[in-house]
Amino acid sequence: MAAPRFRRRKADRPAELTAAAMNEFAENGYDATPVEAVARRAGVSKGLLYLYFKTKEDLFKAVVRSFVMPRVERLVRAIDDTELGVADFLRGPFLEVARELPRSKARHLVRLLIAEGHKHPDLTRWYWENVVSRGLGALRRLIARGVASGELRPSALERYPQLLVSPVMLSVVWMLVMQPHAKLDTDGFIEAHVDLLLSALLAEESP
Amino acid sequence: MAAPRFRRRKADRPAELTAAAMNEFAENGYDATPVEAVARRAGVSKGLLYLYFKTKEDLFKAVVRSFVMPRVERLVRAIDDTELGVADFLRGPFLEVARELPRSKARHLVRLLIAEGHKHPDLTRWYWENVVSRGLGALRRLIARGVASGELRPSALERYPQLLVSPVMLSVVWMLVMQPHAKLDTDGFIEAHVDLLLSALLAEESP
DNA sequence: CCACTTGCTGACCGACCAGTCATCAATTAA
DNA sequence: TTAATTGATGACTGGTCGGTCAGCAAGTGG
Repeated sequence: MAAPRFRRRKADRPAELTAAAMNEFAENGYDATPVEAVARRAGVSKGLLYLYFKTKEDLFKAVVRSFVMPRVERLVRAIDDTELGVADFLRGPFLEVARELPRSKARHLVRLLIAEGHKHPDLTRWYWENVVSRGLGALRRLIARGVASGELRPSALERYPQLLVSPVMLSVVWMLVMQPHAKLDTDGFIEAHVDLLLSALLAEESP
Repeated sequence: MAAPRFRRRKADRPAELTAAAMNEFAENGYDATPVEAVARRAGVSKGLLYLYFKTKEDLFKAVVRSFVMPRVERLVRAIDDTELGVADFLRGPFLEVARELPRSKARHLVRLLIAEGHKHPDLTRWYWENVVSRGLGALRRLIARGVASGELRPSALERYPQLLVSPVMLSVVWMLVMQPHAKLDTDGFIEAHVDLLLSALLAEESP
């Protein structure tokens, strides 16, 4: 009967703690979140958290890694495995992901990286190597394929795949900062950007 | 002779303090900067700072206002007073400002707004009304002029003047987060974006 | 049922910091 | 020269928080 005051669950704790931390950090930011709040949210004491993570910074890194990693995998694979032409892929699956990001909880991670990144160089380096670099690399391959097949004309897009991503970045920042005061239809905005880009870059419109 | 231990300089203090705060906040962020560090940098005591600013947040707001206001004025006037056609303005003065921002100290203000904005709704509201809204408004007028004169064809750019700004946003964030690990030629990137946009939107290339 | 291991707790410590205030000294007016 | 004013100081307070650790109790093996 007497419910035990706690239960040993060594295996699940780390994931529970990073999940709790993700939520807490997203709501209040890194500095402003006491470690104890994370522990409380995970239904656990502060001391326990320090059994699984050496420092608060350590926890932060684990949050980023665990949240971001699977999403990147999926995206890169989607780009490399697609059977679609470039235009169809951009207007289809790419647009879908691009439109979802500014709404998703992940946008708060972007805030954290911008806000705290410069204090954690090894974290941003990891982020560069595992997220940005791989994502841009996949986009670059997609574009190269389009140029090789004659679907796209050669252009600066080959050098700057960021051209595809910049409206997503702006949308994320807009949602984080301006949204309470001024709405932006990020869906329409991002789609308009892709359309304009394609209209400048499609080699030939077939009738 | 004996140099006095301090001098009364009521008039200059606020500007000196906001300047010192701008630098300190840019280097370390808002939360991580003790008020005393700002005072020390301005060569005064902490107590004095509290004679001119009621709270630390108050100081923060003053920093943003004093730093941003004059620059917005200049930009909006440049757009509204130009004699140039849209394409020439975008490839000329606009490009110049757009390329400078990611390098300038102002990029750190962007970080502060992203990092701390959600905790200071009245500040972001002020920023919307005095910076973003006015800047986008001026761009919108520029575009409308171009469409009216037949230089540009009608397009989503009229609805989303943000299309012109998004690569600047991405460049700023890149400089803040990724620059130590991976260089981006933000000049070339932003110019490429403007070129692509114009090549999609110029009504007719005259020979 | 007992002894042993170990996941877990929560009180505690030291450091830091926003904001206050009693006091001082540069300046100004009398 | 002196008195009144006020710009400026810096020690202090109350509170917060990251990180520690001595001990407790849930599980485990005999």
